[in-house]
Amino acid sequence: MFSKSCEYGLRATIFIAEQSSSNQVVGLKTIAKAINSPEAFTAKILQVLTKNNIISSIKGPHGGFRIEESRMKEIKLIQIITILDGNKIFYGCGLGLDQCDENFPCPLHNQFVKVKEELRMMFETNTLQDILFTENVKNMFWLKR
Amino acid sequence: MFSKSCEYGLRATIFIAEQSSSNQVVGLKTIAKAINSPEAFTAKILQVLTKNNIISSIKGPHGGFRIEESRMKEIKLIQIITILDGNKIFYGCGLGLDQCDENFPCPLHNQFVKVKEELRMMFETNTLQDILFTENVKNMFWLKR
DNA sequence: TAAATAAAGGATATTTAGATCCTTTTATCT
DNA sequence: AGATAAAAGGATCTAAATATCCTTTATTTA
Ligand code: FES
Ligand code: FES
Repeated sequence: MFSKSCEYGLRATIFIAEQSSSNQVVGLKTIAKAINSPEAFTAKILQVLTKNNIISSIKGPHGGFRIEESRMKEIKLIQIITILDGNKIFYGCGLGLDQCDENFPCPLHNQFVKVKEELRMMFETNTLQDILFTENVKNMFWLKR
Repeated sequence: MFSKSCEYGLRATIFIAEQSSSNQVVGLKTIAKAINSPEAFTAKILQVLTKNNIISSIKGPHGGFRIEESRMKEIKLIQIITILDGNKIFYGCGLGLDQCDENFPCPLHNQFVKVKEELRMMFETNTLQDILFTENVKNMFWLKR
């Protein structure tokens, strides 16, 4: 469904959000351990998310990554997906035709449109805030304490 | 959504089905042109589909590929997808957790399960027969005649 | 039986995604 | 100011997906 970059990006962002909600700045090493991802690769993804203003980074001792409390309810998951994977999954033809075109639809177009739209809405409606309020956020993380 | 292999495989199979429905055996070159795919790569995919008994191949002059009339209503699109891409897209965790587990769900599990199931049903219910009966099968193919 | 045709199969090449390593920059603390 | 910590950035490296090429096998037709 999504690329590894996108999976890591989503998991990392949710983890940073979770830590930020208790005012914790969290470092790369901790993040990579928590979401079970390769450290250096995760660093690259976090750089992209930082440049795209999803998370903010702090250099130097006690530095790390965080998300402003005020951003939590603004950031939708679809933004992260679009940044890391583009929007082919939401708007591209499922059978790989160059254009997903209402006027030149593939045999499955109508069915594809329906499920792709449902998928899109799912990420359009969920903000980081929403995710943090779900029961099972913590299921995602490997937190050895 | 799907790999290139899978996209080509689906398009090729539908094209072969369409041609077979008028008793035409169709060759690799024609297929690749019709579905706008690289010829040699398409050959590999057709080999796999042949071995998996989705299509049948005929060697030698006037050879090519075809699908038995009787198979048309038996073959579901999900079979082709599963052969070429596996079933990760239907059963894997959308956030990339190792297990998509009811007892250890990610925050989006319930929403993911719903749309993944809808997607699965879409390919589970559509047979080649069904696709051939749709209005816009021919939209898919580059048929210069 | 020989020539021609078309898929099967094997080997190799290219591109992209995924991952790692090392140096540089920025900030903090002593 | 110097030492240390952490992210940023650049350069590779590896593996997988995508794609091509060439030889072999099966079949048909002349
Ligand atoms: S044209 Fe294929 S999904 Fe729209
Ligand atoms: S656990 Fe993530 S989709 Fe089921």
